[in-house]
Amino acid sequence: MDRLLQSIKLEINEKIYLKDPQSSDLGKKILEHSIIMIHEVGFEDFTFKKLGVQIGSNESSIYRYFENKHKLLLYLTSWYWGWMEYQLVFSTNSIQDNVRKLKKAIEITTREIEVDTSFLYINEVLLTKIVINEYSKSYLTKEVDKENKEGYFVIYKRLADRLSEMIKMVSPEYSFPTSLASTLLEGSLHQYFLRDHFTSLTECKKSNSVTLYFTDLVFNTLKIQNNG
Amino acid sequence: MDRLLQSIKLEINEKIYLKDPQSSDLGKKILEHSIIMIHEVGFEDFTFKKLGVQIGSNESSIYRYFENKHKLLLYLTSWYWGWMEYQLVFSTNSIQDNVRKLKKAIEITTREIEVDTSFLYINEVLLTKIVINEYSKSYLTKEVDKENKEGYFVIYKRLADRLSEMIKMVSPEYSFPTSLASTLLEGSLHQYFLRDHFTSLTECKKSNSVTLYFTDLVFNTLKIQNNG
DNA sequence: CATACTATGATAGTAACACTATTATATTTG
DNA sequence: CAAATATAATAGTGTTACTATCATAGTATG
Repeated sequence: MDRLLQSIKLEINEKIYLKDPQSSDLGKKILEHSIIMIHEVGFEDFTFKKLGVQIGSNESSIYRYFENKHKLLLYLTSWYWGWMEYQLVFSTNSIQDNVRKLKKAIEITTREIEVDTSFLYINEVLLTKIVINEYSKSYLTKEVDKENKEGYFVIYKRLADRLSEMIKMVSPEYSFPTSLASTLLEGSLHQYFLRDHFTSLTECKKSNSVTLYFTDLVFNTLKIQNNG
Repeated sequence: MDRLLQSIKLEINEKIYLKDPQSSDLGKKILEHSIIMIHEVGFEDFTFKKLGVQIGSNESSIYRYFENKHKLLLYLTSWYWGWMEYQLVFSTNSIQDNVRKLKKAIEITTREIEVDTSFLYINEVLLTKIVINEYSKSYLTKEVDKENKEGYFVIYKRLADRLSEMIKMVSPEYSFPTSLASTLLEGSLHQYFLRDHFTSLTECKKSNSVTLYFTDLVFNTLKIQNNG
């Protein structure tokens, strides 16, 4: 998959940025180092001024790409979900059997990301940690309805919808396919957070246990057999 | 339950506050109006200065009760979870049958709070909305491990543990009782958030549908019958 | 080759925020 | 009545989150 992804540019809603960061060297530097820096100091303490110092560039130049750090977070998380969606479609496309397809989908969306591979200026391991720690903050705001209308969350919603459709294919009679899909996406991030900070609140310790937990959960909820 | 609760004071970890807000008029005013104000403007735009103006008191006086607004949020959410724990214990205590007990527990922790009743200076309806919108922000920080060690999240953890124990009583062989409990608590808040802001991501629309969704989810996951 | 355009950098400035410190005043309690 | 305590008032500091303006370097175009 590595090479294929290198030639693909994920399309992010144009309203999120002022100038496409994937279109210039400075823009790519902003993406690369904002990921490193947000991971390091957390979103609250991250500022454009600090980022400017880090990349040897000016605060005002960064403002030409993103209105504020909230928009930058929206960009990074949109990128993450787009990347996730790509992996989902790529990995499940050829699977005919609906049950095996759903199983694969759960695996893709709940697995641990441990190696940074495909993209030059995006460290997927760190970005995943940012999504675990900061994604909620991108929508738990007073502007969420306005921003949702502007389409800032379309990629995430499309991903949830794809999962929901896969659930429906397996269990057309189940009443809560979309809720289950959103529980899966959100719950998976949460279990990883608990594993790192509240170990007493989860049994997920090993690298594949979040996947095992959710596979069991979904399959039992849909009352279908989980065979290999 | 109304009268019983009026005479009970929920105990919050003393390290969260500088001076017990439940011990004075000003303290109670701070609690009462911070709930109204955080609900109104959101946690990001909420400041002690604005709160001071609202309650006709001085910013510096509020600082004598809480170090900062983060601590105040920890206080309010701890109070919420303590209240939830109280309701859980109160409502399930007398139930002998483990399955019925668990069912009641799910009902208590996932139901919609629609009326403000028991406490004079705490509006439970607004507080619930604050928890839905802001609770994650209290732990998605760089200080979470330090604060967790200080015991700032004990009440929530105790509640999750109680749920986990109830799950174990029903299904001793199930491998993820605590993960399921934390998924229930966190997932329930999330479904309510989706209902209000991302309707396309949930089937939960009516007032009892979150409870129906999670009851079905938990009972199927534990492979037990859900009879009335 | 001149010039026009674009990207970036440098500098300055503002209002609000998140406090801390100090002093004054009002209220309660012994 | 004095002492202790709670609250209010005021001022001040460093940082944040920008906005505005001007300078400069590099590139494209005619």
